[in-house]
Amino acid sequence: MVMQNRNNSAQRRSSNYRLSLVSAESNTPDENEDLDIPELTGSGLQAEKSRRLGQLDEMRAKGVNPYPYRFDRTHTLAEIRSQWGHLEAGTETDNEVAIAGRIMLKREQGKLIFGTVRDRSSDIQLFVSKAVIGDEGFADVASLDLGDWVGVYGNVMTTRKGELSIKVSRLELLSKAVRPLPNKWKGLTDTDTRFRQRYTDLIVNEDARRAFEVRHAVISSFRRSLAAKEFIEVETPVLHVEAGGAHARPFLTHHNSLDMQLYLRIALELHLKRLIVGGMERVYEIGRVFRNEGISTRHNPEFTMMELYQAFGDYSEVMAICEELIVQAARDAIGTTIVGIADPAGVVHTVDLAEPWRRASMMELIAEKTGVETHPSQPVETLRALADKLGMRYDKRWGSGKMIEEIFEFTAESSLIRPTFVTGHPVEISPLARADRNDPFITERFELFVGARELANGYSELNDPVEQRLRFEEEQAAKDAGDAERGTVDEDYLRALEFGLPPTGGLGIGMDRVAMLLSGVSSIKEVILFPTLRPEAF
RNA sequence: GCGCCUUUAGCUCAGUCGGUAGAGCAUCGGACUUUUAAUCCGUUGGUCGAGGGUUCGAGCCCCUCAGGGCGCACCA
Repeated sequence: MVMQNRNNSAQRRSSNYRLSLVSAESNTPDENEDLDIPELTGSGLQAEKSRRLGQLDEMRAKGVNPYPYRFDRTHTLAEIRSQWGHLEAGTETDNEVAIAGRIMLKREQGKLIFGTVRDRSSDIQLFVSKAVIGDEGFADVASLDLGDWVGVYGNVMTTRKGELSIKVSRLELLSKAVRPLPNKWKGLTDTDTRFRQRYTDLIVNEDARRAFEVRHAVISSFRRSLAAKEFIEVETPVLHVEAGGAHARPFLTHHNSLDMQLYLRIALELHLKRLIVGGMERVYEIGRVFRNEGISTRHNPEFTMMELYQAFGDYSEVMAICEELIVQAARDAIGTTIVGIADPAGVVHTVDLAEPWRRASMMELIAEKTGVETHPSQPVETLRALADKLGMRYDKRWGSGKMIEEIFEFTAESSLIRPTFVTGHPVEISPLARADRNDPFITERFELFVGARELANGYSELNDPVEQRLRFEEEQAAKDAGDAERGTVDEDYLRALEFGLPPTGGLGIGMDRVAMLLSGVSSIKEVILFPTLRPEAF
């Protein structure tokens, strides 16, 4: 492992240094071997940390707390910019402000120091003159390191070249960065370090910050849109006795006092539909779900799903809601509905999400690609023959419905770049969806594909308890036959259906993937603050 | 799980034919009162992810292991 082995001894020495400051005598005997006296001279990371820690000691010796408890700012940096952003070059004002942020750049120039401070909203230049701040204050500013948090008092001004600045009258260290920042030009590019040390990534990489701003804007947009449609946000259990609502391998955990196994949820569906039975009519949940499967640019073991259920609606109604939610989220998060979408070859296509989205059935799409008409009513042998012709591998346990889905994925999925609602999912692969009113072999179901990725899934909900039991039993049979991802018979859910689920449309949207789409990133790790990684060995 | 790529200073990266490591940023010292990734001069710092092997000699070649990336598999 790169980081940990390289840093092992340095980090051990570092923590020892801190220990020795606090209570050197607390070292236990068998730690003593490692706890030799730290090097306070020399170079490299350890020397740099020692130097900075030494500054803190000097401050304490002068009676200054290097970690003060609070700082009351008068303005954020964006507020400064909006209020004084139009000052002409060479203007000095009497406006005294107090701002706070992190030192990102520093330019020393004789008896002047220019610095760049950044807060969450923006950044601004500090103009530090020895004549204004005094010799001691000037020396304190000179000793600041990139990465230090500071509170600054001063007057708003512009320089001769027009740069909006704070003419610093007093500066207070709010927290010391004992560890140096990455390269100020290139930032941090090593993906391993970026994801493990997301804090460092966020400090230095503007793109990283932006992706999470987009993510937040998407989620808050969804909440606003759904509130406007009178949906109620609910929270249902993460710990499930049965992991239902999707085909996926679950994580297993254990509750001690109940002494029972529990699963982390793989979907929100079954609990939310119980609430529709209860009469809540329009509910949604934005929550983490967990699937014990591979990690890729499109998959993280824990991810965020939004599911909504609307009584008295069907799949076409939630399809419209799906489109509306995502288009509005684009407007709210990035201010435009025009996005670049990369295809699997990496070619970026410019797409206006506001244009109506295509709707096409799996069978239509297969026919477009192969010229062969398929249907789940066909004997499985017919579909196997097609798969053989296509050079596609398949499992002998798959029925005609599963074969059609697999053929669709093999032939057509990768070409679905523009938003496309794929419909016509066979009953076999849709145990919770209602059969199509015109074709008993398929369901009233859709999946949304954008950029060859599945973003959403919805259907007219199966509400006939008798048929639902039969579907569950088929799932259970497949699971018993060795297919670990298939479902079980959820008796409590069936009981709920027996009280009557009204006609209902349901929708699930992968929020991470929507955030990916709108922030223009190609890996799900870019929109998950702390993606799942193997543990780092310290 | 499989394949390919990758791991060199705190960060970003070079490193030729195998001859025991270089640069930029950061650090430290010096100059500079309007800089803008400031500039200029000087300075410190790494044993090359880990372990093993081949060789007179390995950052470089071979093997094993580990982390990461991409692809495949998996993943309605």
